[in-house]
Formats: sequence, structure tokens, C-alpha cells
Amino acid sequence: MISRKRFSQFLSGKGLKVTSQRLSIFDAAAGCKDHFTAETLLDYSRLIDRSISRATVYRTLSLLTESGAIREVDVGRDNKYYRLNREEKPFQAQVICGDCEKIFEIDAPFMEWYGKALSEKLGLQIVRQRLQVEVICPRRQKGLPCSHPKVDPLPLRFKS
Amino acid sequence: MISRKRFSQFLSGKGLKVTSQRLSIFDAAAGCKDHFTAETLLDYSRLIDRSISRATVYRTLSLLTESGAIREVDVGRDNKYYRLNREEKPFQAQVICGDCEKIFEIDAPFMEWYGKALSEKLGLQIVRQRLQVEVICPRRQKGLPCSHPKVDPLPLRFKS
DNA sequence: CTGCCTGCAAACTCTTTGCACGAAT
DNA sequence: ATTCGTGCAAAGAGTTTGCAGGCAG
Repeated sequence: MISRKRFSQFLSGKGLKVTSQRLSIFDAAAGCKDHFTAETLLDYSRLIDRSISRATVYRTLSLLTESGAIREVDVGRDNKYYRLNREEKPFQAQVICGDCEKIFEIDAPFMEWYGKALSEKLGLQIVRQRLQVEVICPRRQKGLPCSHPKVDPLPLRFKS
Repeated sequence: MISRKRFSQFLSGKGLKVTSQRLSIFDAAAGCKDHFTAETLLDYSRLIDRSISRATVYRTLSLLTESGAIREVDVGRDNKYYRLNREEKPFQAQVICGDCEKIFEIDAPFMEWYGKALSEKLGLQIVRQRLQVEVICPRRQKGLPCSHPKVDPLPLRFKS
């Protein structure tokens, strides 16, 4: 995850201005543990600066993504989700719970060689990969609350 | 891919009426070689019956999906895509060309055991899986037209 | 000082919905 | 005859954009 300072440098480097709004929105994003939406980010940003507008949040989301501070996670819902780019782990799959709306990330290292194999075979350059699994929770089906096992630190490696 | 007759049976079976609009939209979908959007389907449907409305197309799309005639393919663009359910191959990945807007389907049989392994490990029931690769075409980058190799019949199997 | 940035509101796109008429069973 | 389906237009949700004033460089 990149620092506030590196985000400022990213802005200056592109000839963009380092405004208090942009930094506040960066800070708000940096404080998000889970995946967040534009609306959530607006709420958090306004805790820092009440006057921040929805438009600025949307405009800044592109900059945060471009700078590598956050990552876009499209799970096929109406709205886009975003997450902090904590470590450089580009090959992760999403487990999307249809019962509790949560999104979990799990390592899926085999995506790397899958992409490479595909790329070579087809002669195309890969821009992005996405592996997603939509699930429902058996506990929830029985009327119980949704409680998922911790999947984040679960490696789930497959031998290639 | 299910027949016009089986689609009618599906409707009757659910206590729904077999209208000329629904059949026209079915026929329009059945004639689509590639992936299509709601808007495209509306255009094709209107070639059969000029009076068909956008609303009816959207309403019928759910029925076509539910009946198994078509499959929803969400590739993270603004609008949803659909495709005919030609054969029963639920484990396919999408190669999405960012240059020519086309979507190609390739077999990805390993998704089946990946899903199973995940399901067992997490104790969750899998509803849907999605594996997508966004690519750009090297030919297009050089200003040439986008010409992809035929990927549809390409098995691209990986040993598990 | 200059030009990019902001907040506001309106516009935009895709999809869904309410309603009165019309057609299928 | 009834009830469901249709077309139309408007509503809805999420995101983007045009504009006039404001702040960073």
C-alpha cells in the first residue's frame, strides 16, 4: 500500500494539484479494512472533511486506482467495489457471499501461469484477470447468521 | 440450446402465457451467433416484430435465462451481455478484447475442481463461478485491424 | 495570477416499474 | 371472462459532466 507522501508525489508528477480534498479522500481510503464503494468512501471522507462532494470522490477514485493506492474489484453488482492495495498480490480470487454481501480475497497463484499460457497461445497481451466464486452460506440457509471461516490468510495453493 | 417448443413448455409449466412477443424474442436470441446485449436483442426482435418494446425484451431476458435458453455473461462493462446456451459447458472462461469489444469463450475445465476444492475447504455452497481475462490485441496496437485467432474451439486444457 | 480543482446540480446510461389497454387461456 | 402481458413513459441507481467560483502552484 502506498503512502500519503507517494500519492502526493504521484499527483505532482502528473502535473496535478495536491489539494486537501484529494488527501482527505486518500486518508479515508487508507482507513478502510474491507472492500468499499464510492458511497462508503464519501461517508468516510466526510468524517475528515464535511464539505467533500460526491463528484470529487468519484474523480479521486480514478487517481487512487491509477496511483496504485487502491484496486478496482468488479463483482458484477450494480456498483463498483474498491480495496486497498496492501501488498503486491495481483493474483487473488474473490469469494462473494450472496447472503452477507461480503467479499473475501484468496490467493490464486495459478492465475499467473494460466494467464501466461493463454497469452502465449493466443498471441494477445493480458491486461487484467478475474476469478470469482459466488457462494451462499449454509448457515444462513438454515436461518442462522452468516459466519464465514477466515479465508483471507488461507493460501489454497494448487500445484501447476 | 433449448428449442422454441421447450421454451413454450417452460412458460406454460410456470403458468405463464405463451405470447407472440416472447416467442419472437426467443427466435431473435436463437439467431445470435455472438454475445449480445439487451439493446441488440431489441433490434433483432424488431426485425421479426416491429412493435416489440424495450421493457418486454428486458422482462423476457429473465425468462430466457431461467429457462436455460441463454446465459448471462457479466464482463464488467456498463451493460450485461448474454449468450446462447448451445451446449452444456458451464466451465468456460471469457477472453474479453479491449480493442474490438468481442468476447470469446474458452473451455476451462479446471474451474470445476477449483470450485469443488474451495467449496469443501470453506464449507460454502457455490452458486456461480467466473474466470475472465481482459486482453489487448498486439495487431491493433500497431494500427492494424483486430484479428483474433479462433479461440472458441480451442480446448486449452490444464492437467490438474 | 493562471489554470486546474471543487461543489452543485443536471445529465447520462442501463434497467426496472406503474399504469391502462389488449391479448391468451 | 379473467388474468396476465404489453407498450409507453417515467422512475431509479450509479456514475459522469458542465459550469461558475475558489484555491494551489
